[in-house]
Amino acid sequence: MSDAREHHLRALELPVVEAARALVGCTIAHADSSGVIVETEAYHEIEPACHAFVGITQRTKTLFAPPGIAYVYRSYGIHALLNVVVEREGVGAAVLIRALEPLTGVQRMRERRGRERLTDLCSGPGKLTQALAIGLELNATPLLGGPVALGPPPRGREEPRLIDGPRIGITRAVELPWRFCAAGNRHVSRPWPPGLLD
DNA sequence: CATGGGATTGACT
DNA sequence: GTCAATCCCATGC
Repeated sequence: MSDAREHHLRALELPVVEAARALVGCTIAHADSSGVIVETEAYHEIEPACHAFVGITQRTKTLFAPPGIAYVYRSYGIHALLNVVVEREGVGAAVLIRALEPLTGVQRMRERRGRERLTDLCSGPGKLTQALAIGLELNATPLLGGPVALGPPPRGREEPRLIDGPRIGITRAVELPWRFCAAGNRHVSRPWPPGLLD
């Protein structure tokens, strides 16, 4: 069977872990810059690492929105982190975008980041929001037809092979292998040592 | 109303 | 390797 809809649209209809896998390779664009998603993590209300675990509050209500909404929140009082809300309205689930491979508007990213090296621009969830000028004001905005644009993989780009592993920086539900990286990509937040890949 | 704890990063030893 | 910055929000008194 086939599905003519674009890859990112199908990803938004999947359960959160599958969505996290499917979103690797898709693109995110904002403020004249864009990049290819190379690292994601899945979060779901059934597990305590997810903000939605506590239920609907002022902070978490965005997580319970319909698929395709941006959940942007402040981390460590400093950084804005971008998530893609998925699963049906009323279910708290989202995919954290942890790293991008810079695609367009790279010079603007350099200016916003104050760094030159390509691998310093979007290789972390706080870095990529700074590079793309994504702030808390974009929380709850749509990722289709909104200011932040989720798009399909660039034409002709090979589908990435995925590496999974435990999520980064959490203290609860650490056993779930819900982090997904494009294998061998140098723009992930924590590059693996040489030789670890086959 | 006070408190504690981060889905991180960058600077420093 | 260690560690501070910094602020929003959930929780508890």
